[in-house]
Amino acid sequence: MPLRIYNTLSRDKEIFTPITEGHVGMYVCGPTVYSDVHLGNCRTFISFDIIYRYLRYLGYKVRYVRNITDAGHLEGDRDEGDDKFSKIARLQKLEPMEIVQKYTLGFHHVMQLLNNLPPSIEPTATGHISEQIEITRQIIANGYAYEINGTVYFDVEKYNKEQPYGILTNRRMEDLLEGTRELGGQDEKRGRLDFALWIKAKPEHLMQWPSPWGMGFPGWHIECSAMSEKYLGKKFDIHGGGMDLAATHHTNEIAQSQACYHTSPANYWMHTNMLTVNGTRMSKSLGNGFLPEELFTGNHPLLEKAYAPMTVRFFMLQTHYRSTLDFSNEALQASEKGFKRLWDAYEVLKQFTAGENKAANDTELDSKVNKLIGEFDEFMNDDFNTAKVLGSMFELVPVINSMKDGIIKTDAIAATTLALLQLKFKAYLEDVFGLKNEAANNKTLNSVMNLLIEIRKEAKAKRDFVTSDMIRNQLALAGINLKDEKGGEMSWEIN
RNA sequence: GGUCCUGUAGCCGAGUGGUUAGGCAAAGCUCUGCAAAAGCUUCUACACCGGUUCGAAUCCGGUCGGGACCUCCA
Repeated sequence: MPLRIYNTLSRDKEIFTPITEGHVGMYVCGPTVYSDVHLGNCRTFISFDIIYRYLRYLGYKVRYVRNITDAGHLEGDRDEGDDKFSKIARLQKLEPMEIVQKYTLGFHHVMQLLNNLPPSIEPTATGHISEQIEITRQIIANGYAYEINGTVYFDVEKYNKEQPYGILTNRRMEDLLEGTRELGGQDEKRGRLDFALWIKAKPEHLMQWPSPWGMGFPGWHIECSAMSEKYLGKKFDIHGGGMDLAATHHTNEIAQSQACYHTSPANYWMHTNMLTVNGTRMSKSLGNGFLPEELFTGNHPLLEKAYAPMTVRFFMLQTHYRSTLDFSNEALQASEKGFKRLWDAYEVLKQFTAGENKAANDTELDSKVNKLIGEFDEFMNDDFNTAKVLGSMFELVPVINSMKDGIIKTDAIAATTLALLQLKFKAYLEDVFGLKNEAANNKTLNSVMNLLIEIRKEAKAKRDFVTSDMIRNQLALAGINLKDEKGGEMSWEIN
């Protein structure tokens, strides 16, 4: 079964065919770095990280471009006034680029904690001013934009006469106009839906650049058009972002590309759904956002405890990327335990070595295992259904654990099946899902634990349960869980 | 108002018309010096009302509830 991707443009799953065989160009709208990223932002980047990883797993060479917006993002819907960076910089008496630096570093740190791979290219808006000026100039030359008093607007109504402006989210022009306010006396743009490509800066404005239209700064949507074209070309494979970006930001990107290059920028538009709290979207403006830091430390009034980055990642994997995901303590605790169970089984699986017997002694079990393994790729090919893959993985957990305890012999399945099981678990858990074991792997601690285990084994052999229980109880107080395995072995883990 | 999404067992959540998804929680059993893990078993749900069909959680229509977008947001 080939890879199929849900395309927002067609509102249907489509077979994925890259423009250049073996290569994928993917552009994802990154964060605006004027404040800390919250968990909802992280969800989108985790979703696309897994998409990126899976495309690589399939053998594609992927150029993954994710921008940093560090200029030009306006407050509110008025195409005038400050951008967010200038506003916060003035408030905090900082250089705008200090704000940008601070939150860019913070963003990268969080991405690393969540084990997201860095994109191939991470371009910034301020680093591509001349490209944005050039594309704006070209749109004017093509007749789809006009300049008034140093500000350049995109002429939406003119564009819509030639091609449907609301094509991405299936909206008609009349409906869009209905939801917009009347132009007031202070407005200089011609149409209610027109948006700024370039904005004239006031003299006191902290971030401004020279342009053919005077000193100013770029509009929000133009950066993505300029940067995606520069690094991926006029037409590339996948353009992604959060669902909230579809109606305005991505709609405008399509219009800009069409107006400038006479082509829609991407073949597949992918949108990830929102993270909610008590059923309402987590957002910066509502102030109901959790910061990753608060989650990892448990320092938040709504959190009962701290949750590890991998718990959060696993939590998100259990839901399909196009479904809303509701954030709650119960759900996170369930994920924490589920992840541990799955990862423990994986650790066990890694220890197995195939027996002498190459053929399966239990053909029924062997075919069941093979079927479940085969489902991993099958489910991922169906629009990246990570939740279903995890379902299949969990069905394999009892098989693995039974092998460990000798309830099932390892040669019940063929040597090739066992090898495949080990290979696919590693490929999926580590490479595709990007999960990892967070327990400290400390050599000193390992030595000490081995010593304690030896002492406890001797005590148990002598039926000196006072000593053996003391070791286990004291370790428990120190946060270490010591477990007796079948056959007299012992294992331990940090809680 | 417009464009969409959505309503699934105690909780989370996947579901391509016919086969118990899965996780967490709960209960029982097995293993065990005792624990903890682990294994086995149990809990079989699809908002409501119609329709199509041999058969609907799934398709169609309606009703009610929830949410998103249309204004800065991943």
